[in-house]
Order: sequence, then C-alpha cells, then structure tokens
Amino acid sequence: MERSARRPRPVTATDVARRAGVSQSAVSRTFTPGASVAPKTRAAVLEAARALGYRPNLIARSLITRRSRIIGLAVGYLHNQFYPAVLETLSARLQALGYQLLLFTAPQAEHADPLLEDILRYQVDGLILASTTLSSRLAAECRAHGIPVILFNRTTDGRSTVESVTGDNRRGGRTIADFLVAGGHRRFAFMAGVENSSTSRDRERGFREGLAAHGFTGIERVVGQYDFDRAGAVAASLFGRARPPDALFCASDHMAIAAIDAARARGLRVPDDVSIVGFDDAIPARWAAYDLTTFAQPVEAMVEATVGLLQARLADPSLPLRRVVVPGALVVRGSARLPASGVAERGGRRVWIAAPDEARRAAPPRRARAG
Amino acid sequence: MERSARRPRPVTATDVARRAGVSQSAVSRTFTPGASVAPKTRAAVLEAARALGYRPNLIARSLITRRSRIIGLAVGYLHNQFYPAVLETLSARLQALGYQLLLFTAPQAEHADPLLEDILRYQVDGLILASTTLSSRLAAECRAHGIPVILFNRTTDGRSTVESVTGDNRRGGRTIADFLVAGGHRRFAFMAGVENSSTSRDRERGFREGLAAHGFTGIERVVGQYDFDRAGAVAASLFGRARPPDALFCASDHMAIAAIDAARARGLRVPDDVSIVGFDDAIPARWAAYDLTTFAQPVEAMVEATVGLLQARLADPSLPLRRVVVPGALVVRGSARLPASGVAERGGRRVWIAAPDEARRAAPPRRARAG
DNA sequence: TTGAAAGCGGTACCAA
DNA sequence: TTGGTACCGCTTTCAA
Repeated sequence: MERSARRPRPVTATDVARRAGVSQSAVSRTFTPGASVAPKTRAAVLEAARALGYRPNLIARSLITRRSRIIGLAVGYLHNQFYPAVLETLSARLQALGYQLLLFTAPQAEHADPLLEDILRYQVDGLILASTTLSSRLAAECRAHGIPVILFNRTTDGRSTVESVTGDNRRGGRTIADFLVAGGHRRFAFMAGVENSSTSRDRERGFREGLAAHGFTGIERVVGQYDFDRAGAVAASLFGRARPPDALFCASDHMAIAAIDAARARGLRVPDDVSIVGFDDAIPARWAAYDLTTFAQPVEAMVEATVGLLQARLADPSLPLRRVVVPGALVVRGSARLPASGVAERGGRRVWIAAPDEARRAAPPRRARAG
Repeated sequence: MERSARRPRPVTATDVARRAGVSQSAVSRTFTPGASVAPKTRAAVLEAARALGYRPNLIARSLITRRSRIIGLAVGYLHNQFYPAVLETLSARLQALGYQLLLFTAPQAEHADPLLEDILRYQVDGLILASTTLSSRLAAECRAHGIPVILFNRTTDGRSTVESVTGDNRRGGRTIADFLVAGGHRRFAFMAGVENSSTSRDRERGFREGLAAHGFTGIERVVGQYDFDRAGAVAASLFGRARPPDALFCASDHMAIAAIDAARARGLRVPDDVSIVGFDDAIPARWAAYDLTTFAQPVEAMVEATVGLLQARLADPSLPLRRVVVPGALVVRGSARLPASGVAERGGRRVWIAAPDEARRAAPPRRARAG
C-alpha cells in the first residue's frame, strides 16, 4: 500500500536494438564515443533511439565503468555570500567536463564524516569539501579507494592525505596589518570565525605577525563564528568598551558587514572613527552602503585550481598531494582609512601595494613556510 | 596495502558474504531495512562488513530498484541572495528523507532543456527547477516517465504538466501598491526582472492592479533583469529623469539594493525622497544599511511545500497537478515611507496589514482572472 | 564491423 | 530464515 505506483519502464538499449534490427551491443557502441560502428548501423540506431526517446542510463553505465562522473560537494555554510559564486562557477566548470555535483550540506564546525559515508555510497569519483573537513580516518579511506578529496577554503594541519585550495590567508592577514598600520591605526581588534577553522586561524596568524612586525601586540579578539548575528553582537561589545579599537579586521566579509552595522548603530562613523576590513571580497562587499575594504579571494582562480587538482588526480591517483594557495589582493574601498601611499589601480579596482622593502625590513624572511 | 596506483576494487557484498560465511543474499538482506535475517546472521554480516569497510553500492541498488534517490536540482541564478537559504533548507530536508540533490546550473532566461537531458540520464527520481523552466515537450516526457517536475519560484502559463511552488506574487504586488498609496506616494515605478519570468510578471501584475484600484496608471517601468549592475543602471536612469518616481517597487531584493545604492549616489534620501520596496526578504534585506521593506517569501514554507509535492507525487504519480502559492507578508522596514496606520507587529517583525474592506472597495471585482 | 555472452554489484523471488 | 538464481541496463571481451 505504501508501495509506490509503478513507473513506466524506461526505454532501454535493447528496445532500440530491436527496433533498429541490430544487436544491443551495436546500440551501446553507437553511444560510445570511440567505438567502431558502420555509418549505416549507426544511422539506424540513432533513428530508432530518436523515435523511442532513448536516453542511455548513466547509472547502469557507471556500474560497469566504475566511474559515476559525479563529484560530491559538501558545503559547510552557504550564508557566507562568498559561496553562491563558488557554487555557480564550480558547477559550470565541472559540467563542462562532463561531471555533475552531488550536493550535501554539512556541519561546518565538526567533521562531515557521517554525511560523507552517505556520499561514498553513491560511488562519487571525487569529493570537494567547502568550509568543512573530514576525519583523517575517512580521508585515508578515500585515499585507499582512490577517491580524490579536495578541501576548498580550508586546509588541514600538518601532513595529511587530502589536498586543499585556499586563498592566501596568512599573507592576507599580514597585508591587512601593514595596511592598517600604514593608515595610522593604533588599537587593533580581530574577529575570528569558528575556532577550529584553518582559514580563520591563518588569517589571524598573518594579522598578528604583521602587527608584531610593527611592534603591536595585545590585540583585542572576539569570535563571530562566521555568524551574522553573533558577529554583530560581539562587535557591539567591542565598540562599547572604554577604549574601543580604531581598526577591526574580521575573518569574513559577512562578519565585517555585521560589524559595520554594529558600529554605526553605536554612532561610530566608518571609517572616520573605526576602520573595518573584511576577507573574501564577497559580492556584497562592493555594495555602496558597505563599500568594504577586503582581501579578495579570487573565486575563479580557486575553482580553477580545485578542478585542476581533481582532474590531475582522477587521471593519476598516485600523484603527490598538493596544497594550492591562490594569491589574492587587498581591495581598497571605503570602510578603512587610507594610508598616504601604496594604493594603486590594478585591473579595474584599487588595491594596496605594500612597499616591498619596507615590508621586508619589517618582517625578516623566515623559513620557507611552515606547513 | 602496498601501493594503490590503480583504483582498487571496492569491497562488495560478495566479499562480505565470503568472510561472514553466508550467502551474498544474506548480506543484502542485512542492509535492507525490512528484511528477515536471523540476529546471528545479521551480526556476523555486520562484523564482516565493518572489518572490510563495506559500503553498499547505491548505484547498483538503484539499477534494480529503479529508484536512484537522487533529485535533480536546476538553479537559474544563485546571485539572488534568496537562494543560499533555499539550497540549504532544501538539501537538509531532502537529506533527512534519504534523498540527495544533483545540482545543475541552468540558464534562467531560456529553457533548461539541454541540461535536463543530462540530468535525466542520471535517472533522477524527481526534478526541481528553481527560477528556470523547461519546454512543455520535456515536461510531458518527464510526466510520461513518471518523474515529478516541480518549479520553484516560477510557474507556467495556463494548464501544464508541471507543478509549482511560488510565493504569492500577485497579492504581494497588490499589497505593495496598497502600502505605497497609503504612504502618500504619487509617482510609481516598477523594476522588472527578466521578461519571461512568471514571477516578475505576476508581481508586476499585482502591483498594477493594486495601483489601478486606487486610480493610478501610467507607471514608469524599467527592466533590471535580476542583475545587480543592470538594476543599478536602470535605477539611475529612472532617478535622473525630470520627474523621478517617489516610489519604486523592484521585483527582487537584490535589485532593490542596487536601486538604493543608485538613489543615494544621486543624492536622494531613502525613504525621504524616494521609497524603495523589494521582494523576497532575502538575507541582506535586514542589513541595517539597506533595511529593506519587502514582501517576504517564506523559504521554509516554500521548501516544505516543494518537498511535500515531491513526496506525494513520488508515492502516486497519478495525482492531479497542483500549484502551490505560499502566502507571504509585507515586512515593513525603513526603505519606504510609512503609512499612518496598518503597520503591526507579527511574529517578531513589523508587517503591513491592509484594511480588508477598504481594499475590497477600492478594487471592484473584475472578471475572474485575466488569462 | 558485428552479435553473443559474461559480467558490474546489487535486489527479489523462489524453493528448501 | 536461508541460499540459489534470474535479472536491472549497460560495457566489454571475443569469435565470427
């Protein structure tokens, strides 16, 4: 009774074969790019297929080819306005390569393991995790099965079995520090995302390193958890203190916007009373009412890198793991006071160009790059 | 264990059966919810499965069950900030029911047919089209195959073979007209989305009906195409005219935000010089810098309706087609001048309550519904 | 170039 | 409750 009504049997290759008067194998070959079929046979098959409305069953195909041409995508949280662009670009690029995205929404704070178990049952050819991670156990298992796993906008600590594509979080943080110091700010604050996020952590680290190089320590710190309301609340508390910061760097644009609202609500002018800088260059960053100065994560380039990693690994699973860091730039708009110099026009937008030797003097060269 | 250059053969039910000393059928039954398996057998199977890292192959299963438990989702454009919430809610609800979303980005202006052909090869159990449509030919074909098709935030003209879930676009437009008239506005303008979108068309129709009922005709009209830059440009042109409108209704929040930026750029104050109203109640609508008065489309309810339609139709494909219109409410914020009365607090937000009899008096019954 | 036949990894029906 | 077996729709040998 709760047995669902039967669906009409779809047209199969056998049906087409019968109608075209050929074998089912011939039908299969006709729909297989490189196969050898006589033009005449081929024509007959195509004609019959058209007449019957035949569509090859990709599920059946992937059972035998062992490739589903499906990529699993787990997304941590979509509220960050950075993601619509990512999803769109990623989906389009993958579609062009003949892959489809199976979408999952995952918790961003913890591991996405339980969900991934489900995804894996679908025999996905690869896995992209955006703003979420997986346990090293599961990562190892994917690796053992030859399923590429790529973290997008996240990375893992130390050596691990997954690849990643991130913006240049650390340098971004450092650049923002240089920029704010050059702008004459003195009292700095940082708003973190979720605590276990490598992205937030690296941005903070770069920021602190940059400030330290200029002799600033003792930065105020609040946690916005990448959540708009929470970000607004902690920003308000920050601005309500006896000596509020004159510069606030938020680990995402989304939180920076909340912070701007909070500042204005307290009668503070942005950037006259307080400079607020974000990270991502999400779509709303350029909306005039916020006009956010922010470190841009180039979506196109990040997606390109992700797809590249995926393709390479699909072709040769034994490739060494890579972690791609896509360079970005500090896009200068109106939410932070401008330094006297260093702002330049690049590709239709204003960016901050740190004076190289001053930067080098301030931050002596360290070893290559800690993992 | 050694080197896994090629993709290692995944663990199959047969492997598990061998290890557990039972038949492959027993393994299958163990992983089939309602099947009859002796506790002892079951335990042995589970143990072997755990040891081997067995995961049932859903692709294989769906080949025989003829149900993929995959729902195809084609999205027209994600830039509208209304969609992140939709995607998240939809994905979560469907996941809870054991369905997954296969994501496709489709052109919003034309039919999504070519893409849908691809989707259908994946044997999806259902299809949700958000802000895009399909040809009636393909719709009929889906229907013939028993594949439910549900339009989300779009509908079709006349009788058709697809179901739809929309907000109450027509009433929304009418309500906004009432609201603006009550607020004392005199020169009205409307910004359309893309021309062939039922959503934009219905909103406009309601708006015009509402205004006409109050004796206003000759509304200025521009087309923003749901595109931010374009919306900003046409809004600017509108505000640059000799007698600019004192009230502008934009068919989406996204465009309304662009319009607010454009108004302010010309030195117009919102709402003192011009009232701007949107549609959707997308996330940024409540951001303080825009504080948009907008007709809310209840995402949760719309998703709920969509999932409901899907489930019902999956269970019984012969059900009559329905078009669900989910009621909304005009959320009153600060981007439009307030009428003297009619604003009330409902569920934590301020909404506009049109006086019913006045509305009825103002709008005399016309012929049933214009085609 | 072609068709027959053996799977791919499961499910479902059957008799035992 | 169990195992044997016939498929699901397609790809891929292999001989002809």
